[in-house]
Amino acid sequence: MTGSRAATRARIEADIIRIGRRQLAEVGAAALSLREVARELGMVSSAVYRYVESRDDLLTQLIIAAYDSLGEAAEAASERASDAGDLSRWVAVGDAIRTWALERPHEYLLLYGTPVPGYAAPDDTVSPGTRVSLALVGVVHDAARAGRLDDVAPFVSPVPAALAHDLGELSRLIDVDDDPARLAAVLFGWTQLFGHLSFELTSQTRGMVGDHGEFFRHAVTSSGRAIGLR
Amino acid sequence: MTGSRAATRARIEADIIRIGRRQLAEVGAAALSLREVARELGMVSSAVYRYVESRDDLLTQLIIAAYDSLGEAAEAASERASDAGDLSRWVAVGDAIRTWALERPHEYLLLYGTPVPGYAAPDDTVSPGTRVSLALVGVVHDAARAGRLDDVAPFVSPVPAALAHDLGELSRLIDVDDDPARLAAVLFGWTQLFGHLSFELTSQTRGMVGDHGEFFRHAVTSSGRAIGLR
DNA sequence: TGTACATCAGTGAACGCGCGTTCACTGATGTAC
DNA sequence: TGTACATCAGTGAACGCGCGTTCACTGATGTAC
Repeated sequence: MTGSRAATRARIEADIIRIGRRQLAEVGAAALSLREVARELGMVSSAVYRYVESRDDLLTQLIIAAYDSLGEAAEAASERASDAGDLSRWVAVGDAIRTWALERPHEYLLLYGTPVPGYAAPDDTVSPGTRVSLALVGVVHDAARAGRLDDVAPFVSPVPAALAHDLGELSRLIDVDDDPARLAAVLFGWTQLFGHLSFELTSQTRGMVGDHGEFFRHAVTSSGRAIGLR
Repeated sequence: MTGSRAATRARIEADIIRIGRRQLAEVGAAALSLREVARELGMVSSAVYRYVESRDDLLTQLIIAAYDSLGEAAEAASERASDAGDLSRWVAVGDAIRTWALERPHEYLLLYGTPVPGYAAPDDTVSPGTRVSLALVGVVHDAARAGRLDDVAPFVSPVPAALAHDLGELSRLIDVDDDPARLAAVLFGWTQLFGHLSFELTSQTRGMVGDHGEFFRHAVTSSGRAIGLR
């Protein structure tokens, strides 16, 4: 009476992810426990092995789910702000990332923090991870295609030759502008954004910064300006 | 015949820190184990309680030791480069921080990564943590006092009023220049530096950046220029 | 200089905990004819 | 539509692991007189 076997299975699989995320939120990735998942599912511990291959398998699924959720949040913000100026749009995406992170710090740290001891992320994990970055870069891409970019800030020049060469990958994503200084500025903005978040989430800035939202927004605005967004 | 009681005790206390750091290096903070420390010490597990109050106590000592070691490395680099230009000196300190981090990634992540589950860092931990930051800021401080600062890059302006107000703490450290834009630029450089390192250590940049050293050095150079160092 | 006592270092056994994973099993749900 | 068989979901017991921490103890090192 609980529906067809396939439907029940799908429901339970979704439940497991949901419970896993809740556990992540409460105790963090290192303390994620299959036995606890089973308990919350109302099953005996061995039963969850019908749904999940191992603890590492569950972690992988959770990482993918988290990347997707974050990527979606970023993309949605980008779309919502597609009529605003490029700089506001850049900030909007950054803000969405921050909001997502603050709502689930442990999930953020699962993606961008210390690797979980004894766990090696498989390759399935890489492609969902690029979604956020693509959302950010997409803003620059659109601005470049529309010819709305100001000059890149002079302080990133000159870009050392070896580095300029390395920027090829990113150049394919932005697609229009392949000025190495611009590419470097985008990369800097990107690392700075996540650097800020990691600092905020691990309280490194305690005592130094009062209003983290204001600080973050200003940092992202500044990096956007340096890139040449307006 | 192993020396006076006090000397033996001092030696074993130092051994414990040394073993703890090695364990950190090999398995990370989450897997740090008092029983394993005892084993390597050639003692029975309960014996280490003569030297250490608890696992958390050992973690705290290790954190303090790591902060001190990192702070020392940064200060030494700053001193070594005190005759170079301000910008080179800034980069030298950044490079020293990176070198330290790459040599002991787990220790770096203990300080700047995901908080260890179930462990709350006590206050003894805060003051040694500021040493690195002071070394970095000191470079700007010296340049400011000597009147060798260029204009701060325009892209950080205008600084929102609420944020400008928050920067008071940092202003006391830099001491000479209290232009909010400059303070913001320093703060950005600081978070960007650690953001880069965290990305590098957790392999977030894989595929995107080839030569991380080059990338890092350019990023730090750029942030230094933005601050107005030359 | 020698003795009596106090402090300290290290032992060994134990408590209680939670974990991931395997395995043989029962009973229910689905499928083929 | 009914029956025979195969698949699947969940059970319960068990294995083996390592952990932090406590406690009563023995024997060695230091201290006071």
